[in-house]
Amino acid sequence: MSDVAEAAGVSLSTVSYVLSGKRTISAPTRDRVERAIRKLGFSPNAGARALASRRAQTLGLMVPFSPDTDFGVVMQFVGAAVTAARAYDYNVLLLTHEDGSGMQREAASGSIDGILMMDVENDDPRIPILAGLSVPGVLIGLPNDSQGLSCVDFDFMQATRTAVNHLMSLGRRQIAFIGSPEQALTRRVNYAERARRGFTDGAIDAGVRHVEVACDPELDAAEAALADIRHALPHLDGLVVHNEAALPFLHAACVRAGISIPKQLSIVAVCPENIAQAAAQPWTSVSIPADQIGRIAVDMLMARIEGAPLPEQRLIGSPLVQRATTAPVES
Amino acid sequence: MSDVAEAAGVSLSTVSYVLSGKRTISAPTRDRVERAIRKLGFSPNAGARALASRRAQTLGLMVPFSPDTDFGVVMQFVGAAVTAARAYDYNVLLLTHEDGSGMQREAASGSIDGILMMDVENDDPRIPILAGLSVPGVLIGLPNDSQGLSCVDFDFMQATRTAVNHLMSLGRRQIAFIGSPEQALTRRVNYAERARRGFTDGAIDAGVRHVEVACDPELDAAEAALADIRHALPHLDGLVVHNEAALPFLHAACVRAGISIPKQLSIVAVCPENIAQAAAQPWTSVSIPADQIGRIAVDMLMARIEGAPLPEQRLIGSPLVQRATTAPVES
DNA sequence: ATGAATTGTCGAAACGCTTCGAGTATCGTC
DNA sequence: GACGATACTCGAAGCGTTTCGACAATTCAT
Repeated sequence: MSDVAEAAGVSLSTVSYVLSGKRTISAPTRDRVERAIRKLGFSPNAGARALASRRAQTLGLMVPFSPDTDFGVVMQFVGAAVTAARAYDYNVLLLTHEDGSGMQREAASGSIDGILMMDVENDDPRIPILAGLSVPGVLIGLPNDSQGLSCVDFDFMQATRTAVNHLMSLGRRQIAFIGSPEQALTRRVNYAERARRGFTDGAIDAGVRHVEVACDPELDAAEAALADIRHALPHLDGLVVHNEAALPFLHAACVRAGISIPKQLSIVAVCPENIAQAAAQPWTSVSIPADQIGRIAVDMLMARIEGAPLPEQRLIGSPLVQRATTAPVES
Repeated sequence: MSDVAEAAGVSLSTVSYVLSGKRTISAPTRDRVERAIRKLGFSPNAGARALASRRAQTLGLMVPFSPDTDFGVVMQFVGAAVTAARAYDYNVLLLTHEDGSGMQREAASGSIDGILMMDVENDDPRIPILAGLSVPGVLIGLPNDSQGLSCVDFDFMQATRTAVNHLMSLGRRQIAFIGSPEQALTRRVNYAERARRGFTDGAIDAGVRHVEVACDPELDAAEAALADIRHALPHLDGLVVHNEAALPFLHAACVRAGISIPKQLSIVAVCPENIAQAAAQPWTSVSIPADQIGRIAVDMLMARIEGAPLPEQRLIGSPLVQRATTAPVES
């Protein structure tokens, strides 16, 4: 940097101010400095900058590694977060130690200025740890108690409610909800629960007959679920499915039961967009806007890093996209 | 750190040497220092350390984001790499800018001490950039010209050859290879090509009739491929499939053609382990040992960071695991 | 017992940047 | 033409480590 200063005929601090823009620099001076920077191929040393400014310009990102994770969605979040962070001139450091020791160490050593935590569970043990850290944190997910941390999540309730409204507008009047498998239900109740609530409330408001069941991702389970539902609702004509793993099996079960989709039975899926699109019969769906959520999470984190005193909490909705699995009732 | 020094009654440098172990410190002194560190909850500042030592203790990791990526496998690599890096006391920074500007910037600023590049293509434009950087790089993949960079990759040739040998040992004598879809072939030829070579060489060495075809991940394509093969080999009894996306369709095609697996036709898949296991009829397979490859990649990178002058090149083999899709010929 | 080698500790000089207070022009205003 | 503002720029004091040379205290071989 002193080479740059010399080449431009200015002092070290002037170069620094050109770089950071924290004080006004006259156009000609700035010009000379920038020219010198380019000419010498100068690039500021991150360590020195972190030391002097007490900012690492780096965000920590805790990514989930449990086997029941949908890594496609996770990677969407990750990509969005990295891109958003770059817009603030921040880097992203991978944090994986599920016990939280990683984030404690990195926060204490000043390697990171804030933490993004994905895949937050209902009573996630990492939350109190994150809340007690010296750096701010943002949760992707909506736990019982966010302990003063900002949160973003997909608005599952809005999603299923939108799905119900769509079915209503198509003239469907006996609808069912197929939710997450048990494992997810126990691990992060409110996630699945909010989806179920959206469905139930929507159906009640619409005044139609409805029923809810769970379903494991197997053909047998799908057939059993379908049978249960048709027993309760003999004229079943609409389905909202919030269970991406079971989706192909449900489709197969319907085909084998001789149910025509979308004519006889219209189905709305709540699932990642790529899954909805990739199916042989693409699903009408409400999909998780992972990139938007990732971007907002970074925005929230940056706000707190830059001093925002209060945590925010946002639920991100998503529009329904009609594809091949829903159609109006034929009269 | 000076607080620690004072509390332990030693100098700053002594504390530093206790931390780094770069000079011998007597047991009692080390003990006092360590006690003081714990008591004060001291944790060294990463920025200052990076500045003074010219080591960021951080690895850059370029992860692929193209839509045809198998993120499950990618995440396995990532997890393995992060764990391996931690064993060296290194962190992992996410690099995503496909154009390479990210790695150039981070390398120049000293934020990272080395780079791990995943999903390397045959003539990857990022290779010359990486090779020209001031920090070492390791490729996961085997390009045409590695330009002095270390490489690790899965030994596709060994994999398909092992598959052939397995089929031979079961008494199979008319075997076929179903390879990657066209898109992958054009993008990173040698990857798919090596798999094909392993099959062909194995079959020739065994002196059996064999044939190779490509296959898109669709039911129609699978049925067509199967028909082609049976036309060429009327007594087809063994199949090696290196095309995870087409796997379920091939299975369906066989079932619909009335071919019994594994009795009439035995199939070995070369695919990620979770896919092989998750199938209704679990595939006998040779699977990519992603975590081992990730670990080795980090080992290689660390070797070069610590001064190893020559690049290495390693292909990692993997054992065949017999599951439900292969069985001996019945006499 | 004596010089050489070894062991354990210290002091001080970097490392390359940020930032604060202060200084010098330049400007508009009455 | 003097006065306070305003616009730029500079010097210097950190930021919290690492690391090198020096020094004192032991240990070892002779």
